[in-house]
Amino acid sequence: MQKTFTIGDLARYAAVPVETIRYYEHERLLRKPARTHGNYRLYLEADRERLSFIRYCRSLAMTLDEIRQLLRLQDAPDDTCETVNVMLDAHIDQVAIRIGDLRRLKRQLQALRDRCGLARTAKNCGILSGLNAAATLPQPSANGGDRAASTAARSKAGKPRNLRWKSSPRQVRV
Amino acid sequence: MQKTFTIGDLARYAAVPVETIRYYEHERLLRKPARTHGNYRLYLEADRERLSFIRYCRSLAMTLDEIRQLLRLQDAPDDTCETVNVMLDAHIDQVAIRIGDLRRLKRQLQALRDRCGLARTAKNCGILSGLNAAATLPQPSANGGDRAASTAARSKAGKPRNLRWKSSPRQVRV
DNA sequence: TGCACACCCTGTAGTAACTTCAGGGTCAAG
DNA sequence: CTTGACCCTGAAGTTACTACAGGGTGTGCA
Repeated sequence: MQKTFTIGDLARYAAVPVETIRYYEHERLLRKPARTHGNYRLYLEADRERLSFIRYCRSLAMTLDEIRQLLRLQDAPDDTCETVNVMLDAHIDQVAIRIGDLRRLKRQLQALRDRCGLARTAKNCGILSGLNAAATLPQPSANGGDRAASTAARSKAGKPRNLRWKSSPRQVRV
Repeated sequence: MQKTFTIGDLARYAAVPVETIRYYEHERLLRKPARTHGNYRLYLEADRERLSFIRYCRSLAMTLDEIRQLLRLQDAPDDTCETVNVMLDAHIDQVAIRIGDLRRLKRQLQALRDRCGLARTAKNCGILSGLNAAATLPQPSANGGDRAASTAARSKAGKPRNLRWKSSPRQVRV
């Protein structure tokens, strides 16, 4: 007699809301489970393992698409695993780039922070005036749009780095 | 005679789509401008400056809420600027935390990558088996939910770090 | 004057990875 | 039977945009 789990069991096991599990089912990361007579989902050990896998990959900041690929490979053990290598390499590169972005950002923020000494009001605020000064430095021409040879400050003002991991394709990628 | 700008002028100046400008107006970061007879938006130099400010703050990965606060302060020059300090400090802390997260993540990914030597198929894939092994290590009890003294691996499997910057309040914050 | 093209408008919907809400059903214990 | 915990589906919201649909405006040229 195989052990079964309700969605609540699974959720507690993986420390996620039940909604997330339903979401993963909707997104086809998890299979549609059997149901009880009362229409409750009935999960097996394999489902539990699969959810753990997904959560761990999420903890590695992989997108659901990436995880889908990995799951597909797991379900096809005789396929080549070159895909995994390529994906992981790209992933590692992205993390490295992002680390660099954040370091530069931190330095910028710290420089800005250091401008605020004894000021008490907004009109004397070194940070606000610093933000204003930086915002006005890059005066691109009205016919802008060409990214060539832009200053770093202008580049930043015009293209905020997307700090959300693996943003949607519409978001600006660095 | 003051110089005026269309939305397209502003968009070119700030190197953003016109949609983003309309979005900022909708989000009350930019004021509703006057209109032409043909219902075109008519912007002034001050609007242009405000947009630059917003974009620069975005480049510093500030949320729109944070930027709203700063803009409110700018519009009230006699208010205290302590808010700015506090906000920037918190922001810097967040960036530092995120850098740490990403460095740990990179190490993890690299360790995982190093497992893949000569394997050619998914069933022999060091990475996949590594992911599986890690996913099954943290076996929390079915009555989980308590975060106390969790292992690092379990913590990661159960609470993926949100790598989106300043995620929505619903997303898990580290 | 008419046409073509670039630009403008509003409203709607989509993106990623969730999360919340509404409204209702099921299950088990007292 | 009641109560409370848990389950269900579908829809909508979060953040910061971005794209699309369908229509209007402005300008230059033939």
